[in-house]
Amino acid sequence: MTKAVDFYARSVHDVARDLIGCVIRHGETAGRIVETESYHMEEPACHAYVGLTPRTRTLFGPPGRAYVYFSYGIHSLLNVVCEDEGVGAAVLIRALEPMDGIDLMRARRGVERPQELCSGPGKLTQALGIGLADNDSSLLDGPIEVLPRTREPRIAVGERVGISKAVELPWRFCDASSPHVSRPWPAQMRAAA
DNA sequence: CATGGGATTGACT
DNA sequence: GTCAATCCCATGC
Repeated sequence: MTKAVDFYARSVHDVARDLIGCVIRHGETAGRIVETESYHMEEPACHAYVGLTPRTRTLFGPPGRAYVYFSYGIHSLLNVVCEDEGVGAAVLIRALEPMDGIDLMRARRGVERPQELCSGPGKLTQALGIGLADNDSSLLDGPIEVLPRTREPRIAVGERVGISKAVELPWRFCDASSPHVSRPWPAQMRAAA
């Protein structure tokens, strides 16, 4: 059963934590969420920080929809819109553990190892075939489905990755026991620079 | 209309 | 660890 809108109409941080362990399905492909980050309009790393623009229209829209945007000219990144309409907040899906359609994922990604299929926000959209066409689509009855978790994961919390502003906020959530995260955990705390 | 930066990835030193 | 690819979009003239 797909989640109800009430699940998304809450604090974006609570949703980010509760999405760990849930399953994302798109067509033949599906994976278990093992890594998320939360973003909110009140902090500068969030796209909604600049206010309502054509790009951020989806972020300010009703909860329970997909916000997909194009980054670095190459990658589509998948977010889940949260909180009330008029509030710009979303959860970035950063990594999945592949479950269904793994051969199709391999064909789309051009790699074989399961750990390399969905271990990054740009990788998982490629593996699942999600693109800009899915922006603003409903997660309740649209092409992308979110299914409840089947067991309680052990969750680790840390600082977000790959941003230059508000880097100190502990808004990254991971399945602490999964080998499918986008970067080593918790060794990620060590500065890469 | 021109410009600059970015919630990344993968190839290379 | 360093760096380029590549394009959407926000901003400024």
